[in-house]
Amino acid sequence: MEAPSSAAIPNGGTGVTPRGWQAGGFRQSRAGPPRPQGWPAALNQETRSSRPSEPERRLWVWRHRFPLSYRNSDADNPRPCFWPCGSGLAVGARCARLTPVVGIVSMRILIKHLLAATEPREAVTVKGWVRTRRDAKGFSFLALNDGSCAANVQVVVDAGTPGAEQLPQFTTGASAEIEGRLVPSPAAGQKWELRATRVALIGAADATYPLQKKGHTPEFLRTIAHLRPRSNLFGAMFRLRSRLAFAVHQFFQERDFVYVHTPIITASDCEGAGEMFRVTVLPGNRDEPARGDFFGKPAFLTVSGQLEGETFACALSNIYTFGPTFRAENSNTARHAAEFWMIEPEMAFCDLAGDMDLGEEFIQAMARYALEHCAEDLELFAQRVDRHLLARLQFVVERPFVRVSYTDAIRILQQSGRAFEFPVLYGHNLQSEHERFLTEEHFQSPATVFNYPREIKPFYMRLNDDGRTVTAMDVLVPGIGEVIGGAQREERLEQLRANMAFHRLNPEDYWWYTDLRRYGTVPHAGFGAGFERLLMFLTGMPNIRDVIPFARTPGNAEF
RNA sequence: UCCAGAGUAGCUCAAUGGUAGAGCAGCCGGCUGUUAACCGGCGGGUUACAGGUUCGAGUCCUGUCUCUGGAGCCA
Repeated sequence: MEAPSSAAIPNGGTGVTPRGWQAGGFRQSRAGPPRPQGWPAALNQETRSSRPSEPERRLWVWRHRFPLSYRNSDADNPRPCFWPCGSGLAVGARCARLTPVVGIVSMRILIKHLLAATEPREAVTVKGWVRTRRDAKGFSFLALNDGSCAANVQVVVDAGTPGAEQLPQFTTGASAEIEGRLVPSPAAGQKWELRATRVALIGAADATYPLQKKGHTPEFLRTIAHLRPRSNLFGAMFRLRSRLAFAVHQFFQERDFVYVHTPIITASDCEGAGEMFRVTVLPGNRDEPARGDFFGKPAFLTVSGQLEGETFACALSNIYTFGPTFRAENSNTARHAAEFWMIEPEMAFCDLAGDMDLGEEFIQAMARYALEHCAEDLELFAQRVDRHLLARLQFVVERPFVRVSYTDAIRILQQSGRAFEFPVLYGHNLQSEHERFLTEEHFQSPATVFNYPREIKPFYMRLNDDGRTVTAMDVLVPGIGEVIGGAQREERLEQLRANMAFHRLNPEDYWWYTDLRRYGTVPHAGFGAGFERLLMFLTGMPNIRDVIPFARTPGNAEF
């Protein structure tokens, strides 16, 4: 293993510049990825006499730029990787396309893989950030975390270990590299520990490092959003967010849904769904003159990809979108953000029942995925945030959702004998307290409410035969409220026009949307699911600002 | 935007209108296969900001800012 020194890095900070390599374009572009800590000995000019061959050089660059190309990890048949790139692949991972060319270099292993070991290991390297250090006579304990899992690895450093003279600087928050042997831990608390054979400080963290060993409030951690992923809870949060984003795609791809990238900039407020952010190149962001502006008309950030999604469903049958959505509402609650991610499936040849089926199946699948693939992180949320979390998720996975029409829901609320702050009236939206009563007390389960009065729902929802209600549906979950809102769309041209008139909309603004009904119209349905609300439900986190890496809310766009 | 609450050491919080304190973090020392280790010592403050009442304001009053909870809107 080469010590990670800048001198070993071609074109690196010390000015060692192997000119011959530059001519071949070896110097990475300014926009390229950051250089690794150490370069393979095979490519290090100080440790080899000949310059690397062009294939070697290209291989290295390629591997570094596309670390995902590591595949076929095979724990039973470990083949130490040639590339010490720190890209997150375990020792033993093997590239699908490339065979190691030269040499074997000790490579950094992620702590998650290290702790999953089934037998002791010699000569492993881990890199991470110090959570705590406990000094004993003649040796020290380090708790090291690299974010790959919730658990820390306990490192035992004897006083005589190379690098141990730097131990006083191994304070909470410092980054470090440890080489050592993985051995069974003689003490309770962990299965394995790492007996260090060499330790090196990478970056110190002085006394101003704001994260302590002790717990912090979520409110304080929001003020240091750049550091909070280093805390246990937020590390778990954002690992889980990543996995669930993958689960969303997997869910739809397995069901033959086509992923559609609907526009983020849109030229008209097609849905009337609240305040929009203006997009303009005009100075001062003036409201009026769209003439001379970039698009020649007022442009905004999207509040929904639904209408565009419908056009693709009416061509590719089943589609979904998954992307950022923006609302300029001055909403200041634990459930609202100005920028959030929404999942919007749309299905051709589908009615409201099929829509509800998909929505409920989706929620259940996400809960099941989290339970199966994020168990360690969920355990943390169960301990710290919501001790009923696991039971609730299990319940959601196993039990069918309750379905109730809006009319019946109103009746249930009126007959509950409960004194609500807001009266329960047919023709009004369900208030938060009403939704909470239904899911948390009456049904004690997620519930799908359908067939709402047409007055309180948008124009595109299909009018039922009763002439009073539309085929809308909301999936409500305990603690959060509405997670999914959807509908069967109005596919009848004349009825759609009538709906527009009913809602006082100008049909000319929706000419392309109406065209879908003019040419080969089909019944179709879909819904919008808030990704963050889903995450809140799956983790028990009560505030949307704590499930978004860098939340945007009124008055807050720091970071 | 509306209603309510809060703002004191780096963090979490105390302090009848009368000398601003503790735990953790930091520094120094001790002890220990330790498990947000433990024990002792030390340093640490424009009490959010601006006015006002008072002999005296962290505390009472007014305004501003920020945060939190609830509501509306919704996902």
